Amino acid sequence: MHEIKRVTDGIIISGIDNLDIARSCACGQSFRWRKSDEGFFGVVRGRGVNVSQLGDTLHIRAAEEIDAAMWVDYFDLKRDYAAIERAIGADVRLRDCLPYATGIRVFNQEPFETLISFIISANNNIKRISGIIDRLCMLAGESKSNEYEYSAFPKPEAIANLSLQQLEQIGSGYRAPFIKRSAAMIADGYELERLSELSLDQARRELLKFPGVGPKVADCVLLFSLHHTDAFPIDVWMDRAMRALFFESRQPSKQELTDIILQLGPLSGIVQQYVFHYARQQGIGIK
DNA sequence: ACCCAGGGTGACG
DNA sequence: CGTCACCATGGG
Repeated sequence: MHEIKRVTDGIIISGIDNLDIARSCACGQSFRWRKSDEGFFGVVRGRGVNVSQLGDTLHIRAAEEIDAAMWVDYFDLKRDYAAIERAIGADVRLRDCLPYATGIRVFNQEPFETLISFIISANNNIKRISGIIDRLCMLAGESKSNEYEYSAFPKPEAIANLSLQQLEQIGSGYRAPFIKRSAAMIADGYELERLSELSLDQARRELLKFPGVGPKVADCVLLFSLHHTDAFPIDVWMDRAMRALFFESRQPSKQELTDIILQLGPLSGIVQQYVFHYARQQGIGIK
């Protein structure tokens, strides 16, 4: 189990098993971590921090007060990833993923930010998604400074109050009305957090009510921000990977796919992140 | 010029 | 219920 120490410029968490912070920040689950001089800089719940790793030790550094429990939760440090990786290694269909993905952790992100971010992600690529979100934060987020200058992710009202033209200007394209309308639903009082208490299917049906949210985006929001560790997002990379790993390169039926995911168990979503990263690193099935 | 990217919507069967 | 053209944008 990890240990937390407070130091003058932040906190140091030591004794962490199976963590590769660089891989976790860059694997496409979050779009707000940037390489810094030493480690990564990111903004979480309006707080900008620099995170660096040395062996089993994580140094979270920022000038302001740091909420240690929040970061333990964000980096999912209480979960036994060693056990998850053992299970992946024991599955002949999955074990090839490990060398490419070991050390990944699924971050527990803020629901509203995750919702808007993955609406933007539709039919888009990670680099461009990050740019759009950066500009969205600059445009409508509260600007802050500690030893860095940065902007928080905007509040729902702030995004709902942007014009479609402003949203298009930051490069969101045809997704602009989806972003605005979904933000307005949250601003009107919809409580996303409530969905973490519903069953996976119920929570999914709720998320599908948001414009710009289909099955894939819904599963991303559920997995990355609402503790539904059995949500299993399938994008073009996962589609290729699932065919290659489980179906001898043929296209499975929906039922066959559902059966496999169910077979992967209650942490299937975390396994998904390993497979996703493997697929992207490996360039699996690219013509 | 064409294809692709952490896909969704609306129309049509 | 399933299929499919269409959707902005930028990089390869």
